[in-house]
Amino acid sequence: MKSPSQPRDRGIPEATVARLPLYLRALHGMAERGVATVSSEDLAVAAGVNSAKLRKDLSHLGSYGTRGVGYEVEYLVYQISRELGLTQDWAVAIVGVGNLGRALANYGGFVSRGFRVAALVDADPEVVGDTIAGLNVEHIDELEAVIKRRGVSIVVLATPAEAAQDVCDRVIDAGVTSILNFAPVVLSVSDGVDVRKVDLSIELQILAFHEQRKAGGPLMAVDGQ
Amino acid sequence: MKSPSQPRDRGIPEATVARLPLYLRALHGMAERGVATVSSEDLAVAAGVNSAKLRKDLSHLGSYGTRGVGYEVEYLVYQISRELGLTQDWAVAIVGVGNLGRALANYGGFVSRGFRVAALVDADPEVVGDTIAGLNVEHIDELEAVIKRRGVSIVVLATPAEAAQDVCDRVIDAGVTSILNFAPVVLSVSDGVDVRKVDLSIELQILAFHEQRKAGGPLMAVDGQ
DNA sequence: GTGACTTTGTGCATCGGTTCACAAAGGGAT
DNA sequence: ATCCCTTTGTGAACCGATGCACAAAGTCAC
Repeated sequence: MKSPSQPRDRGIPEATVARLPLYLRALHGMAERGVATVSSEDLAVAAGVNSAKLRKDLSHLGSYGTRGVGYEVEYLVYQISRELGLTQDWAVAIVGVGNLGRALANYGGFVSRGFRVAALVDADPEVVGDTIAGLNVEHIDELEAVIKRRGVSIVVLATPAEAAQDVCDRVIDAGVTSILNFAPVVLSVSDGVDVRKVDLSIELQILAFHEQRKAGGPLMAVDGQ
Repeated sequence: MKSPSQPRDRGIPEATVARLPLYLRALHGMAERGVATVSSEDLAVAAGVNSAKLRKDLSHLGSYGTRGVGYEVEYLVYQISRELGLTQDWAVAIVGVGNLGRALANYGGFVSRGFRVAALVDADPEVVGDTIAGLNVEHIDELEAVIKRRGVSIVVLATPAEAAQDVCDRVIDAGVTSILNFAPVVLSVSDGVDVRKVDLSIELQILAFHEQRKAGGPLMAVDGQ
């Protein structure tokens, strides 16, 4: 039998998790502008979602609002940050320091809160030893050692497609269970490993699909909409 | 009379559209390896999805398989390409030629099929006039003119967050209705404009959430209430 | 041609997520 | 304290997507 009195439902829907960062960003902006409290309606507009959805999302974290008033910005920032695990520091390694990897290393935005680029790794001897964004690029042979030495728990894969699965296997062997994959391949991983994929090509193709349809489609099928 | 291969239902589910590029990539790989036909099961494995889902997805395009045999690779490549609008050439403009914009301009992968980087635009006088990936960087003042001159129909936004909404408004005014946004802001656009968002920071935060949970985070927090 | 075998295409149950709509809860004014 | 007004938190209907399971449709061997 399980205890029925667990106050917080730890099973937060995936769709909600994906929106929390959005709310967090909007809240940060409000905090900077000195806003003290915000209604679900206003926050929803800022985050580009429906207010009922926002309230339901937040209700999964707990009851942090005040009826008739709204949510206290600072408090909500803290609660969401905590829920997302941003109150601790995450060491991120970027593997593959080509155009994209370099851009990611230099991209200040994503390091801002909670995340820290702790290592750069590449296979190309031309690049190994270079300093990029203040970090020494290390050789792929050192991959496992670097991961352990720096306490890396999240790996960003920015390698060519061919190398991605191999690097993926190795970082998982080294204990990493969170991977952000920019390589255009479907990674196969064991259970318990989270992979998120960012694929520019796919995004463009989805846009093209809709664009084509707007332009009249392959058949010039004109349907009411 | 029969009209077998005409996809009757032009309303292809969004979830299906998002997977078609995945199938297409797997099929291209197979075509290169000389595979002539493929079963839904094999293709599903290659694309990392369930085979029933794959069949249902493909059935939205029409009845392009042969029972007892599978799908002809070349034919399916063509049909999916056509559906996605990849049989035509899309001119893409990248606005914002910082680290990321530069990486995108040089990233061969996404130009491969159907897409062509037709223009680079930036506001920084230091960058304007430079040649990147064989293209001249043009000034943001020329934005509308460039879009029209080059027939740009898809814009990639790689500007700082502050500039994104402004550029977005301008490209929409210039007739663009498909935008791929890398800036960490929620763009507000009128109906009929498609915006897709790629946000590194959000992806990392989602990973951190799950990582924290794996690490045993759920239990200890006992707050009063 | 016939029968055995393979694989598609889809009906159906199910599930997760979204949206509506409203009772409950709180603040502020008088 | 009481009433009114605002806003939350959530029950319930709804909607799209998923996955099972199987009949229909085809191939292949003989």
